[in-house]
Amino acid sequence: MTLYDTLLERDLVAQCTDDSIRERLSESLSCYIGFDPTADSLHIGSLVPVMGLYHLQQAGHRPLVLVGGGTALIGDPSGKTEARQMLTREQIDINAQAIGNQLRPFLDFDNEKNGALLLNNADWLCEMSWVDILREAGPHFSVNRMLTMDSVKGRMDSGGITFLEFNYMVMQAWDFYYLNKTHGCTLQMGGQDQWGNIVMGMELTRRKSGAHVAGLTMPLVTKADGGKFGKSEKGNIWLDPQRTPHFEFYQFWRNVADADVIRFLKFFTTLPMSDIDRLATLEGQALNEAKEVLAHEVTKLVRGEEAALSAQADARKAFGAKNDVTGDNIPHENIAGSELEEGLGLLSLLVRAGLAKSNGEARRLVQGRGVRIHDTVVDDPSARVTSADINDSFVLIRCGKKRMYRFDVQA
RNA sequence: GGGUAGGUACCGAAGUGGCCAAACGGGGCAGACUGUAAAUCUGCUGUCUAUGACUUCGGAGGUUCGAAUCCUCCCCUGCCCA
Repeated sequence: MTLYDTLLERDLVAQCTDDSIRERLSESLSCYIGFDPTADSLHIGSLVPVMGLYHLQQAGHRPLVLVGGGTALIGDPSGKTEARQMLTREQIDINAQAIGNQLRPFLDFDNEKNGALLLNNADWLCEMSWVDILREAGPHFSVNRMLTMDSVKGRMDSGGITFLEFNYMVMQAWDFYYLNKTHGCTLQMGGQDQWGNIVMGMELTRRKSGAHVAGLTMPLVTKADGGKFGKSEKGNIWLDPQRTPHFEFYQFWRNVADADVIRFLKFFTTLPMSDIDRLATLEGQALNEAKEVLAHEVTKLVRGEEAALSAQADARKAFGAKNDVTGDNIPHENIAGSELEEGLGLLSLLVRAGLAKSNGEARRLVQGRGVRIHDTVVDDPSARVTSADINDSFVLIRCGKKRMYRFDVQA
């Protein structure tokens, strides 16, 4: 079974430039996927390409992980309605490093035969001169053609595109050409929004080197209800545990919509298809089992088995019949017993716990009957939390059904 | 460079001297219903020492008892022309 078949059965193929991709993939090759170092961590929006790298290596190909330290200086306009804020060279270098490290659990970098390589396009893009680029790459790009690209058109319709960003695709095309020349890379994969950039790279490579390289895109992850994928009430879900704690990460997957579970199992886990097919027969309430499997598998893959098991155990306790919220994964902090002697305002405690961003928001939440201390609704904004609220040596504040914060009282 | 249309809260978009912390829609959060689901319905959605005060409508000044709304200058964007 080729990589293509693996991707196909997991619905990970959006588009492919090459009808004979199967033949191409029957032999070992080098393939690159690029990641934008616009932050010091990837978020789960990038997880599809990451899985692409994983499957690539599993199928015996060599993954070239390209961190776009050079291209990030420009900013990819694909799929965006406005320009990104410009980042400094230093920040991008730091980010590139961090992202490279983040991919280590997914890939083997030490294997002689098809070990992954971590590359940064700043190494070759940044030293090219303006005139070099114009003469080397310029003649192969038709502006007319470029103007028809979705990434450009999209921006034309929403406020315009600057010359800076207009050049982005030239740089990415150059990467493909460069990697083909230096690493024998013959395939580029990426998200569906990268189609245009990939095609440009193929054409540049063919025109400059005569090599016939190929491209394959993976689907953009959508949610069944049309909402943005990868956001929680707190914002992006990150791969970095510093940014998104294990428990929150686990819960994100545990709470996906019914209509999304099976698709996500295919996308984001390494479970064999036979297991997924079995889970796909579940219906209604029974689908919760599939969600648990999804949450456990993805958390295990990204955060490690220990984190996955512990998050799962605490989630089961907290949301199960036992209603036991003492798990270490439940967001919590210590609070001195003396603080509660005098009593603390409920509103400020909500803010302190991060359950509300401001006193005003906390107030509205309380007035809207969304806040509970332990299991009792409190709708008085002037309420105070005192020693009397301590139960089993902690005070639990709940906000809605799923958000909670535990204050462990220290004697 | 010239002309022209604009810049309003997370986003889209009304408002064009007081009734404006600013309609409406989306998004988000919460409630009901549920299965830690979806759909649906309801409420909330600037900040605070909170029946009041303060900051907000691109920026800086000005007119006025009173400005998102009028005037001046500046910055930014779209479109058209050169």
